[in-house]
Amino acid sequence: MLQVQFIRDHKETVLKGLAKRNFENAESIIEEVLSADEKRRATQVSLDNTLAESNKISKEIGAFFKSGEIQKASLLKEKTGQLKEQSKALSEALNEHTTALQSLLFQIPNIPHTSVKAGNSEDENERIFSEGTIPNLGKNALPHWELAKKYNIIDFELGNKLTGAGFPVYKGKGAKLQRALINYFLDKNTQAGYTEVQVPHLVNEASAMATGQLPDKEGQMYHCPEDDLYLIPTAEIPITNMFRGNLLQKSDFPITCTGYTPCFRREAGSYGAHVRGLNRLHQFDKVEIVRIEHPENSYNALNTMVEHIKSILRELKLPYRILRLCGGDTGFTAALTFDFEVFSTAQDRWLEISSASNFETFQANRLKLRFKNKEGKSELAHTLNGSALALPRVLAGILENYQTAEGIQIPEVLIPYTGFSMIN
RNA sequence: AGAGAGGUGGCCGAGUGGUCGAAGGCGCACGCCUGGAAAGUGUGUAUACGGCAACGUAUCGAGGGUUCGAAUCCCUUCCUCUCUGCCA
Repeated sequence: MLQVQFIRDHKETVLKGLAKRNFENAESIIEEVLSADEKRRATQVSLDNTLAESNKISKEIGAFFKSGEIQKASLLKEKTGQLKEQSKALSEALNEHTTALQSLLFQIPNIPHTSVKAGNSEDENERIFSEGTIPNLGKNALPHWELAKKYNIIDFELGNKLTGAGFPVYKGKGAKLQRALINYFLDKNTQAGYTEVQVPHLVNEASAMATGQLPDKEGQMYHCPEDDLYLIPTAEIPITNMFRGNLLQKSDFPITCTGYTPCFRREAGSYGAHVRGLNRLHQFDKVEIVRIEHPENSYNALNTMVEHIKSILRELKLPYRILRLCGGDTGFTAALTFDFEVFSTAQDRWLEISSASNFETFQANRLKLRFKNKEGKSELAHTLNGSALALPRVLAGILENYQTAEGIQIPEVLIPYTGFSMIN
């Protein structure tokens, strides 16, 4: 959530930023925000004055009671009745203006970083880096869902029976490979200095609000109404919320965490080949990295994350590229996002396997995650996160790119984790 | 699920109707002391909103109520802990 003060002081910047996202009616919603804010402040001033008056009289009444001047006290009492009604009306108005302002602010996405280009869709994302060689598999190359069946390592039908579409069952070497990937990623992340955490897979409403999944995006999460809890669509929610409401010291920076969790996404409304196999699931595994940073350092930190993710893909020897998302494709809460995509040779397409973002103060504002600055004032921290990495598409990439006539080779770095070097 | 206890500042913790934004401690900042440090010692130290500022207002889990006046009394609600039950 943007800070009102920021919108007030930097209206042009905000409008330009929203234009990059192709955010509709930016002009009018910003005007609404400003007018709601103005009303709110004006109401607050009158309310404050009324209450000040009333407080003053109360003190006088107290003094009269003490000195035994009961009559004077009762006279004043009458006066407070009026003030009370006034202040009640004013505080109701204040409440209305505050909620109105709040719900407007909830609709406004983060302002993109200056490096982000305007654009409407993923077609306008900028390719900024690519590495690795695309293997020559010949014409018998199979997509991963065929390979999964051929080697009996992932059973989609069985998942359908147990739960429904998008909940695969991993079997044998497939299951072991999943576990190997999780351990490998966690080891890489902890070696890079991230503290490993294990967090709940269900979160309350306050947590989902603070990282921006609520309000408005509740349709994307599974919800347990009995207890009013949400299944996490990403570990970003519990991990970032560990620091909700915290007031940090300068020496606490940087905070770096990594955690493995399953992720649950309802993801309604996508069909066809693009969602086949592992391409899009309702439940999948992901290892996440999260950083809480001083604002001055957050973009360095984002680069550090990007370099870290690169090093993992390099070790896995997967051909990948990095995109800087354009305004329209950048998530609601992010200021700058780099997507990592692995080339899935047999499908002849790129699969997103990681996304690293700087949210600047957008989440911190909702999280009330602050630190004491040099002047001793509290200031919002910056939050960042990225996947390192999301499993299913990495798995798809490995299965497809490492397929041979004899079976699927296991990338060298994973062999210590799997205990086998070939799926056949 | 049943019974009980409790939620107060960065943290711990006192506070049962006005003098309480709140004792005390810890932490933190600055100073003294010291060759330097530790210890000791002095001072300062909540947040938000409005205001150029003086200052005003609000906040003692949240929301209502009683009262001229509520951290304190009443109601509702959320959360945490302990015991009992159930269970990995």
